[in-house]
Amino acid sequence: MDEKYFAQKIERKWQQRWNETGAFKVSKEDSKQKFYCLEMLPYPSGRLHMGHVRNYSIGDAISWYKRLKGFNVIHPIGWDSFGQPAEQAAIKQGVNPRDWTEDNIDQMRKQLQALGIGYDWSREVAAHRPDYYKFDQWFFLKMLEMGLAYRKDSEVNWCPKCETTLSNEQASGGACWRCGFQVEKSTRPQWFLKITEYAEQLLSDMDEIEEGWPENVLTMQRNWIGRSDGARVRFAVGGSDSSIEVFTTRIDTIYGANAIVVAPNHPIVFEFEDGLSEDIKAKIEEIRAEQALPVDYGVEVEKSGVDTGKTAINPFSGEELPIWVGNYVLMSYGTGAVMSVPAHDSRDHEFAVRYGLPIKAVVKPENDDAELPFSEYGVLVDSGDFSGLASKDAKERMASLAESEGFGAASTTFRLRDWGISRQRFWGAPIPIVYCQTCGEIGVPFEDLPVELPESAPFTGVGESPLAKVPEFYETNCPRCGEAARRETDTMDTFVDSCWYYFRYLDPKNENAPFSVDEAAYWMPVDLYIGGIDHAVMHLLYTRFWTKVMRDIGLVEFHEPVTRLLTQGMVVGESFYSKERECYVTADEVEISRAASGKIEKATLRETGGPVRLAVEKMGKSKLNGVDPDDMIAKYGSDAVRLFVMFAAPVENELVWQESGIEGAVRFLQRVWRFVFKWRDAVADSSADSSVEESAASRKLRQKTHQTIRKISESFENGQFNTPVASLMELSNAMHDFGVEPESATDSELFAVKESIKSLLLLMAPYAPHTSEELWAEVTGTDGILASGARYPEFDPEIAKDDEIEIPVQVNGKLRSRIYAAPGTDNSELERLALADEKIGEYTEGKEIRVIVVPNRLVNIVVKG
RNA sequence: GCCGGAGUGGCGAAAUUGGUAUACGCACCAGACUCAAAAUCUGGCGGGCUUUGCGCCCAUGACGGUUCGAGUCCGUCCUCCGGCACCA
Repeated sequence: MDEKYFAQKIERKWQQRWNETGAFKVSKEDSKQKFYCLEMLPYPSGRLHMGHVRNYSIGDAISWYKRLKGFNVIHPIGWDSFGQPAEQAAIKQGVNPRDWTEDNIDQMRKQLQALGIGYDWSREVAAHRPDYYKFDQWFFLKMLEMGLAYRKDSEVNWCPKCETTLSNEQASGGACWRCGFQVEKSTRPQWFLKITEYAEQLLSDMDEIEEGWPENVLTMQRNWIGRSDGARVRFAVGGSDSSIEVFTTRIDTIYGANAIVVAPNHPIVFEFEDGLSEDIKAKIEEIRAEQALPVDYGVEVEKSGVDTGKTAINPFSGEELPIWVGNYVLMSYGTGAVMSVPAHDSRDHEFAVRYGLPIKAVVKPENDDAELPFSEYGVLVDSGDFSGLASKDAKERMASLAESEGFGAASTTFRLRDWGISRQRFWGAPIPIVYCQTCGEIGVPFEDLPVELPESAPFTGVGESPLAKVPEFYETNCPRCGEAARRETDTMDTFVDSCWYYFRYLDPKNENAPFSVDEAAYWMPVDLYIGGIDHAVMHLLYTRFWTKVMRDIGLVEFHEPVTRLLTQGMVVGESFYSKERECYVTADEVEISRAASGKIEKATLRETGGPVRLAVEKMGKSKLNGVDPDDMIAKYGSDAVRLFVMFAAPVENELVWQESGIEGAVRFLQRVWRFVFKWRDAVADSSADSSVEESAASRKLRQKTHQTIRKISESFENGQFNTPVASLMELSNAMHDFGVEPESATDSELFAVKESIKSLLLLMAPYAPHTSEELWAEVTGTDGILASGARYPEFDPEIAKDDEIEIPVQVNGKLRSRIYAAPGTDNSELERLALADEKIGEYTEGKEIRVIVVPNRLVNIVVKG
């Protein structure tokens, strides 16, 4: 073999070999402990980006580690291949979405293979293939049976110009993303999944995953589910049999209510409407229109409303309260009606001030008056029989009074809404429903699945779903009565596909069920899931929901699908903005001058010297700061790219791509390469074992080797993947500083070198598998690490032990000297050594002292006076 | 506004979970090798003082506190990042 490190050559060689031998193929083996390492499946855009590289490098490193530790590691990949971009490509370029998607998958698969990620490719799945989405439909029908899928009228964003529905993102700011036209909300029947039925479980089961999931993700989910405990209270409408129910978390403030405020679409408003004056009706319409606009985030809307002239009776005080329609009350939360308590709620306060409504304080802080609105707990005043009670007690008593009197009860409300899955799109799993004139909505029988997408459809980008323009698709017969009927032409949200894909990996060819119960029982739950924080709520909440449904169907026995979640930070790039040209420029066009310290003093444009602003931003075409993984692999090799990505930052941090950093990774690999080749022959000829007498050099090297093994194992178990690289570099440096030449090495030295090399290669394999495999083959004369069945090295605590450790000696907490002692030296001896120290003597002489000794750690001498 | 998280050299970051702050890498400086460059190797690299004694002082966003001892724990504040946002 060539003694020069040529990454691309060995990488291709090992990728080919892994592929031929099926190195990463696994199957269920009950005798072996399993480890499921999962990365979020990519959308097949056609190009891998650095974020993917980071994601998969992390996953592969952990897979390698666990595999070398003897686990049966499953490490699969697939494609989230339904979704908008394919349909856009069809509209713009006239290509078939299927062909476009398959081509992209082929390209990206090649890229992943060039990175050398160890996937079990035999388990690959893709959402757009009928054998996969058949089971999206299967699950939908199951949920229909269970009453978890239902159809109701719901609002969608609608662009009247493009005649199409838009997602919230596409309608951001109230304008169509394509034509800029004002977006409307229109109502149409859509399919929903009852995730709200599982709200309480989704919340309480978080206890099970608390240890393994990042705090911020759990918090985000908790907020999203938004449990809020309060009470419902019914207010009778004056001069009518009707009533209005409000939800409140502060029933204790009810004596301070000055009005009932309802959403403009509240049923009571429609009941009143005929009797209302034109002015009032017009104002209500205005509020309806305002609420129908997509929410413009970050803009605070001024509260407004109108008095309907009707009144309601406060069941506690008997007071008559005006009924208002308010723009700040939403029909979609709680009961769509609130009791307005301006003294104790900031929104009600704002509303009352604007319209001059009375403000009556009924809760006071323990001592002192508070400024209104005062929304904390306190003691009730002016609240009838409840005056004098603390808020907490009052809440309980008032709720139970309401219940016994029949006008209310304690109640819990969630913010979580049911999941609308209907999309007026082509490139998604068809919703398996048939609409029959006589029988109504009928689920397609299981045996008729999949409901396949047609080969193609008119992709115009306007009007309804393209499927609604394909009669061969929608014209069908009712599965029940056989009469002519029409198929549902909406497809499912792509988030459905990603809810259960990692169960399908376990049994990807199964035609009769989404997956085998046995396979899932062995492999699940996922031991480690790695992906972007952007999926903290949507995907990760949906998939938790799906798992609970699967449990209720009887497919699995656990509640939570993912034991540990790792959210990786973004990969960002340095961008250069020229003020003169008013555009981004490439790094090559920029001249950076540094001060002696290395600090950047100024950045200027090469040709004109004009100033350039440096920024670290998300990579993007327009910013000219994107980095193409293929280019990097071609230039430095995949091992170097992966090593750098792992080393540059802790996984959850943002990672700034810097080419000089990757050069450091290459340098390290080359250093290892050179060292191994320098010693290869000497080491290969030696048969020395550890029993021979050690020299000082070999003792030191063995110690470092074993310490490194210990340290890296600990880091991996703690979920730290950047510091092991530093440890590898330290070991490599120690090898480099060994100070003995192969020609003159003794047996013990050869043994120590061989041990250090073999350990280093195994420890390095998770980061730079190709190089490790190649060098392992060179040193051991085998076919590489995987083929030789090598295991992760074990450390020997005896060898790793320091002969002598440095123990700092402090005086009053300040470092003054150091002493040296064997580890485990007892406290009195350490104290004696410290006090005998010359420098310490200067501080302690003739003083009253107290000595604190921390074994193996330090000695602190407290000198009084 | 509410809820989270984070502030350590010129930069990315370490710190055995309360025990020698700045490991490892990048950048930078100096030297060796070289006709030269690259590569490689050697040394230096938080700031200040310095009688050059590896000696002292100051440094982990700021100010307090607890402790023999605080980057780490507690309190107050400042800054930045992320999420949610009229949620009753």
